[in-house]
Amino acid sequence: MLIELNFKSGMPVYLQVVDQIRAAAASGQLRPGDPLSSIRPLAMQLRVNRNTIAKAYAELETQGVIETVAGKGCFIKNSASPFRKQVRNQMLMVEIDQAIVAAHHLGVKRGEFLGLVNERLDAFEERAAAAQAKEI
Amino acid sequence: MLIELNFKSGMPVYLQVVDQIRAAAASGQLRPGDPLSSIRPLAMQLRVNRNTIAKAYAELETQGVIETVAGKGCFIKNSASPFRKQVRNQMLMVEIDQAIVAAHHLGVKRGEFLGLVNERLDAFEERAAAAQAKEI
Amino acid sequence: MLIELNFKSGMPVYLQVVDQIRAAAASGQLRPGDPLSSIRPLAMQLRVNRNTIAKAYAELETQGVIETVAGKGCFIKNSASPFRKQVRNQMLMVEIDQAIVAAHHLGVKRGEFLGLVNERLDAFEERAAAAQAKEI
Amino acid sequence: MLIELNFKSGMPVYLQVVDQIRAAAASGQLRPGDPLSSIRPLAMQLRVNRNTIAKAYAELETQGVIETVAGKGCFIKNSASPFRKQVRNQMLMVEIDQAIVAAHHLGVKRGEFLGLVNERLDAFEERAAAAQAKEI
DNA sequence: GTGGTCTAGACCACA
DNA sequence: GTGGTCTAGACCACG
Repeated sequence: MLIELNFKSGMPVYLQVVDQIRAAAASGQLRPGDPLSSIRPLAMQLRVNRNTIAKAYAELETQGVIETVAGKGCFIKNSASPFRKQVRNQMLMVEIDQAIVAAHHLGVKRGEFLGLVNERLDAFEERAAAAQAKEI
Repeated sequence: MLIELNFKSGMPVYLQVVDQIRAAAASGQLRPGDPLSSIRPLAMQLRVNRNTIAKAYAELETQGVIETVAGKGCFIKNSASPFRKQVRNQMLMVEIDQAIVAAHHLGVKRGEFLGLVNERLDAFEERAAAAQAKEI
Repeated sequence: MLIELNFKSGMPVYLQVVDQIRAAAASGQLRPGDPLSSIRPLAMQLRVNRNTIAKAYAELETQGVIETVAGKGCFIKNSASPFRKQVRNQMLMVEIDQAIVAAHHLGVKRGEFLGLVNERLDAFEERAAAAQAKEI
Repeated sequence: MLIELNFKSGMPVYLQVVDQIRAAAASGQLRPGDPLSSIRPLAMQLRVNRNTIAKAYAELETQGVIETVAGKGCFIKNSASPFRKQVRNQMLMVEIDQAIVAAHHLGVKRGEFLGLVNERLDAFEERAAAAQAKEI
């Protein structure tokens, strides 16, 4: 489970964690029964206070996305309704549009923008691979 | 200029205003010289405090999106980003990364993601062209 | 860090704070990484509202002079102006013009003015060197 | 009498006018009995509301710097104490130091800075000459 | 403890 | 009427 935070967006960190885990669960990226990283290692990895992760997990539990078993950890619950492809794309398009608007304001043209997107995809995949290697 | 607020998202209200006006300016829905709603009426309409809108407009001014003239009002500026290319790309990468992370958690693969990006670029350019056509 | 306010000058208090901290950072009196006084104590010491200092610090952050970490504090940044050369010169010209206008009204001629500018540059560089020496 | 305004400094425009006229009077640039520009032309020249100039002149009168003769205009009063050279230079140094600090933050080096100063002096002298030509 | 956001309301500068 | 500044005080996010 790879989570990335943006400390400057104004969006609370714990909500960013909630959103990303919920999205992963809803899209089938995480399946019912899958264990989540425990609080302390995740907090260390994200360089965030433990309370922040605890709050995110608490929020996810009240939302019914995960379930915590004392002494064992947190697990994905049976998700009622994974997103349909159309819904997923709509959520994604919101994010993409924001990047496009920023590019326009910064005077970045389509070609340069697409170059940057590919560059960031490469960087992301590298990070993801590194994270997975560490887990194994 | 229609603005919609989501008071439950955790995203600061003033940033929601900033984003929506930036998007409108980027797409050509608002054009250089166009006046923005005045602070007080907009605050009343959105049922937020006057200072919240003032903060949003101040932020837009420092970003170089609008120009405010005390006693007269706020106007869309000729967009020319005052930042260096390096800084510009850094700002943009933050936005792009957010979209990539969302794609990852939604289980959208690289190819599909790039397809969506191109689709949204097309849509954006179409909206911008339509707005320009209206001007003529 | 000693800050002095003049409540009668008509210059906004938050801008006075900005100027004085900028000057301290520029002269080396405050060095990259140095923490600034926290908002609340500084506000109490200067007998102004907390929001006034917060606004000053926010302005300093957008100018790239300091960096604020929520929950930890504000710190002097490695100064690297994020602006384009053209914009930079424009900002600087405003400051220079103010000095020139003052010289004009005080009846100071070009030669004498340039002499003073060089004198102040020497003095500034000396202060900066002294501050750096202290560091070692 | 050449006056230059900075609409972005945060300092009230009418106070900028007051300061510049007071400096000119105190330095001997304007002598007792000299007439000031009347309100309307000055307001037009500075692209400012007439009320703003009227307020500046009123302030100058209460400060005892000028005297208004109904139907005739405003004139410099006998100034009690023109600034001594040392005092004058001190006032000027404050302005110069501000420009130097700004240059430092913007990463402008001494040579480039001095070049800009000379450039602005040229520009100023040109404006001053043009203004004088118009008056004649 | 830190900084950030928002509200409510006052006063100022300017057109 | 416009936007700008400041105050006072509340609550939130985070360490």
